[in-house]
Amino acid sequence: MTNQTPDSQPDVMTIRQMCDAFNVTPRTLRFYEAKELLTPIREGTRRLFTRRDRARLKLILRGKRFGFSLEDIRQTLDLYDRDRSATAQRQRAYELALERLAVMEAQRAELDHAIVELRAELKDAEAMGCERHAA
Amino acid sequence: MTNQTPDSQPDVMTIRQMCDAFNVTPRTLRFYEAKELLTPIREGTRRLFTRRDRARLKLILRGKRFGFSLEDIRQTLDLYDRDRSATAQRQRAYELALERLAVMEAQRAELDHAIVELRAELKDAEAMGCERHAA
DNA sequence: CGTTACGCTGACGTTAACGTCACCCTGTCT
DNA sequence: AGACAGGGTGACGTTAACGTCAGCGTAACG
Repeated sequence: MTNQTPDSQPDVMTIRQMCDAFNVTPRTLRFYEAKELLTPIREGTRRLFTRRDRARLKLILRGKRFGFSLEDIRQTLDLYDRDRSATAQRQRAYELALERLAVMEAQRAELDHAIVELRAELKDAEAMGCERHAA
Repeated sequence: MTNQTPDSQPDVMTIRQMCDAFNVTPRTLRFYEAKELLTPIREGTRRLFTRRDRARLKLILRGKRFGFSLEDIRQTLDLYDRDRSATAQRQRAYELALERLAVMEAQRAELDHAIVELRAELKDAEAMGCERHAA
């Protein structure tokens, strides 16, 4: 028996497994730990990343793609900690998440608008000389 | 008669007018010029920002909000230059804009997904102790 | 038992996108 | 004439988010 769970995900992962799984470098993971975004456990000196770390990393990378800073992200990550009772920390995370949601919705509206505009611009460009070569 | 146009926008603007209009600093505008994102004309030594500069600045700031780098942005700005004929430059901008469009559409899809998730998470948080104080 | 692979810890380097500072010019109000 | 606002030019400082490198430990492999 290896340490597996119902969803066939190992219980903990080494730093390299994490890197391969999420396409990041070891440096990045250590950096996130230093910034208290991740808290892998230690087996002697080595890091072992838990399911929780992986869930958080996923959220971190997503947040980054939306332009949030690591600090922004860190402050809202606690919201996702199931099992945490309604502490002040969590209350704060809730407030921040509300703001963040507003930002994301505004961003989506603007993004929709920008996409429409860009499409129109591309169409115009095609009307002029610009044609797509076979992709 | 002051230099006004049908849409009541002055023909050119000073650096300060630009800063007030777009909420950026003079340093930012000079920086963008150095990076060849803007090309204000000179009245003696002073910069005068044209309608074109303003259109570009608007696109630049928007692009930034979507997480594109200034360099990314610079390379696609030419697409929006009306009056330019179908040069190689413009062709290149067209290609880049296509890629950029794809990125933006992917981003929107992911954003939609993230919004749904975050909303659910907030709802759960409310089900527990977290209540919104009167905003 | 040497060495190769993987991991850890500092510590310093790097890039993007400006901020800040010192210093200079110029128009203009009093 | 003096003072002051507004703009301009280097040049150096700053922050975020890592990259890179040197040096060390140790576990496994041939």
